[in-house]
Amino acid sequence: MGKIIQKTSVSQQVIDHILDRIHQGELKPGDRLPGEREFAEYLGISRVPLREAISALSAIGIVEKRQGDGNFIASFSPDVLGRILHTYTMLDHALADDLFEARSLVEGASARLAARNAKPEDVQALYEAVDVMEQAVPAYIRGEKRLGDMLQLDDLFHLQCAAASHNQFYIQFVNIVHTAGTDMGLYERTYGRHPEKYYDSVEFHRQLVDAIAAGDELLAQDIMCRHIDLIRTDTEQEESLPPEGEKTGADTPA
Amino acid sequence: MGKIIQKTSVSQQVIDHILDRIHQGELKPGDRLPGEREFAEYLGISRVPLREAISALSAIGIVEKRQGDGNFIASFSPDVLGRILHTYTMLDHALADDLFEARSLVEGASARLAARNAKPEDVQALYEAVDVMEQAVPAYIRGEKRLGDMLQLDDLFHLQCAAASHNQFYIQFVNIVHTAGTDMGLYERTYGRHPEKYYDSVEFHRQLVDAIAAGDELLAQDIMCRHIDLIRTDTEQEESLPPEGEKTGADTPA
DNA sequence: CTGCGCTAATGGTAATACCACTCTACCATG
DNA sequence: CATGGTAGAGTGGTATTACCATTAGCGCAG
Repeated sequence: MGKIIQKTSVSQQVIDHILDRIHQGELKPGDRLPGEREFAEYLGISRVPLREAISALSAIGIVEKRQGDGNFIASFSPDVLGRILHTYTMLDHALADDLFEARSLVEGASARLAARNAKPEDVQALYEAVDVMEQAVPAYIRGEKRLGDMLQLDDLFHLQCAAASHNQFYIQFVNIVHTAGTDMGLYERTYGRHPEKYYDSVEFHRQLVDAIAAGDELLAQDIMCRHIDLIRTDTEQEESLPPEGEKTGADTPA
Repeated sequence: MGKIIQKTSVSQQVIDHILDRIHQGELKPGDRLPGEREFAEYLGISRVPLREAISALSAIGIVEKRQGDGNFIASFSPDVLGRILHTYTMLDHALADDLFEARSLVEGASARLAARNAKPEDVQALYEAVDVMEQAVPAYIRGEKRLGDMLQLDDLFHLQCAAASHNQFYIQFVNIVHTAGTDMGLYERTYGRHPEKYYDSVEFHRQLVDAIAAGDELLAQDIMCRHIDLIRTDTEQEESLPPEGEKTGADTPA
């Protein structure tokens, strides 16, 4: 028997087993796993380690648990990576400076690559994203839109820009830095107090898409970097100021 | 009231609870969690969801389980991120091209930033890493070293280079691309068949550290990018060839 | 002082029962 | 016939209990 000591726990074996089946192509996103009772019996184990394995896979976004329905192979939602990394950055005292540096680098490169690899439908989607945001800005200033909505629209544009690069790693990285930045609450103060700054953002976005559509790699990279640097400057300026009386919303404290 | 219906499961609440305590600084790496029985009783729940929560946190590298000893807050080992990403790349059919593109970008930038931020002790550590590897190459060619050892030494250098940038995100990203690349087995074939290529690597490394020590940002970036591009070229060349008869190492079957 | 072995604490599994949710199909109602 | 409510079955979620496997630590014999 080859089994040397082999102290792999059952739950870990189940994890490996499922991952293997995914790698082998036997399990694809959207597929449903057998019911826990049935699955446990099939594997010759109890429900506990099986559920622990599923819980672990769920934590890394591989499996989606739906009570009353079943367990399913998740269709890749890279948010989890950002969240995990965010947790780590909390432990490692990552600074906002680090984040902006990384954003400038990663997004600048993704913009450059997008200019090289973007397909017509990518460009069209980007223009639409810009239009949507452009129309949303006045509504936001009039108070018809929430700050969260605006941040989401901005995120969407940057993520679509990364998607246009067609590089899986860039897409991941952009997602990570965005999730981390949002979780840190970096952008709320700036854009919460100075909604008009969104006009600048939209202008940057449009010029960026123009550069991407034209295939001008260096220009696209340059615009993106200047865009992010501006956000950095604004944010740092806000950070250095004393906090406003209250939050951005509409509260009337006693 | 934003709360729709939304009832979070107990295990998820436990996960959030532990993460919160980490964010609050109540739990630090190395700290020991209470025994599962005691902890469950304290939280007013059973062991099952508690263990599921711990299993999930273990999957993302936050908690380390040690049978017979206890559960501990793990001291950040970013391998998990790379592994998770690797699993995703399997699902998304990420190409090796994407990886090298990302490596060139991320590591080039980290080299550049290292040239800006490296402290004397960083430079010294880098030179030492180069020396160690330089001495290891002849030993490897003589068969006194394993391929795995060499790959590890190479990894070590690149990670230390990232560490010299003093940007947590770069450190993470470099770690991710390296782990993913290693897991894909990209480098084994090239350096397994052509050990002499390590001489080139060492030369690149030394020039790179010189540039970092001199604070020449652009030169450092340029060297790193050329270094990685060379690896890419060699690897792609190998990939296009038919696989060799047997494994790379030194085995004498039967 | 050294080393063996016991013991207690801890994580790991198993088995069972029951709760909570979701979907579906059936049935009563208009 | 169309509609809407309802009961059932299936599924994940939790609780409880008991026991196995491994580890750390301590005491005892050498």
